[in-house]
Amino acid sequence: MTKNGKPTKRQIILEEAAKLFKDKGYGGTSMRDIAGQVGMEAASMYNHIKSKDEILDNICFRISDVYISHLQEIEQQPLSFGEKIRALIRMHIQLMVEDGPAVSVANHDWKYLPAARLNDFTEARRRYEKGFAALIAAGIAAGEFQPVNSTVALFTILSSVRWIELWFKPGRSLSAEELEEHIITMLLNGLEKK
Amino acid sequence: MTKNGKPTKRQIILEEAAKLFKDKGYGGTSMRDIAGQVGMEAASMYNHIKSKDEILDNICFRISDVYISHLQEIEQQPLSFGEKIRALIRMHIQLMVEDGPAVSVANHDWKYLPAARLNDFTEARRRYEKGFAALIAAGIAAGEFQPVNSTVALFTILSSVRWIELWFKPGRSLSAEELEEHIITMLLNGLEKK
DNA sequence: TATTTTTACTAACAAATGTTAGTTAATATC
DNA sequence: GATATTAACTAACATTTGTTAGTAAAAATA
Repeated sequence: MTKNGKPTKRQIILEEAAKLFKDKGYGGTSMRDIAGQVGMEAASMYNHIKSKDEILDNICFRISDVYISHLQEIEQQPLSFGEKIRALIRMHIQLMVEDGPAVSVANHDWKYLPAARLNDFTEARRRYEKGFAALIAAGIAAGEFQPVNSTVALFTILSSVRWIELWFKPGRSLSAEELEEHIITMLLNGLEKK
Repeated sequence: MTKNGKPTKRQIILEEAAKLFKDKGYGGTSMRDIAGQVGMEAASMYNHIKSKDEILDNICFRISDVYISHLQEIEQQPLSFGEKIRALIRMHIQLMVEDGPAVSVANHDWKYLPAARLNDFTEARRRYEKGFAALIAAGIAAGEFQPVNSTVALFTILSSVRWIELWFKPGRSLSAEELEEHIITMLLNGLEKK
């Protein structure tokens, strides 16, 4: 069924929905908008998906699962704390390049998840942030990092990588790899000469 | 009329709208939602505002005007480039603390501006970013900053300060002034020891 | 005090929303 | 080839949307 390369109608719907949610927001995108992009009537989509909520749910949790599993992987690798932070930054950028619209939706439209699932999502995010912050704190304790405020450091890094999607267009004078390099330099070395 | 301290009904509407737009998005907020918060019927608000679009327009451009006028002010002051960047970062954080919901709306919901005004807004933003980037480039040329990619540096700084509103709650173990200090340290000195 | 303006209300509108029902053609299974 | 399932369609639904019309009370102005 899903063994050949051709994507399911369901997958196409989820993909087109992500693009539209990114551009026009969850509330600003109608089921008829999505259907138009997929090439069928709005009602027909209900043969493949349960509801508009379910589309959002699927996009958000697919992305948060990726974040969390990558974090756990990196935590267990025998790397310096600097290298672990670098790996996480690279992961964010790569995911953004490969799966931009979905990442964007998970960052912006998660708040429109139905109340029951909203808790699960914010919990997942809190867990990710906690793990990330712990790596920073450990790096400070190990004397690898400057004694910055680890919460501020965490959100400075996360903000910088999360919203690359708002301004970065790959292949326009800057490749994804170059972006990785430059952003890591900026965040780990700082702007000013010393 | 507007000389005494009491805010106009119009101002109350704009303020409550900004809070709701921040929490539920522009499309997710109905005129009846706003009216409920203000304490009148939706139809009554049309004595004070022209349309829902006009509310968004007002919020977005009030904020972009502040950004631009502050940038122009700072550009003309006799400061080092490091000090100018510091002043801009402080300005972003202060505006966010004083006018959080409006800043949030200007950052997220500007894309729902009617097409005619959308151009003006993105143009204003482009102008601001260009001016900011020029300060970074000048700082590099003057040997004050490391030879980073100035576009990446610009958006790293802007992302870091723009989305503070997503995680920062003043008075919770960190004051606005401490936040300013820490974020400036992080962005200008970097995370790693050298 | 008389009159004009402001501000609130209720009622209603046309359009758009997510979704269901019922149906029919295409595809897979026996 | 007969039968069952999948996937598309049209039509319609109840709500919700932003907004206008008409009206009455309150406030400002003369």
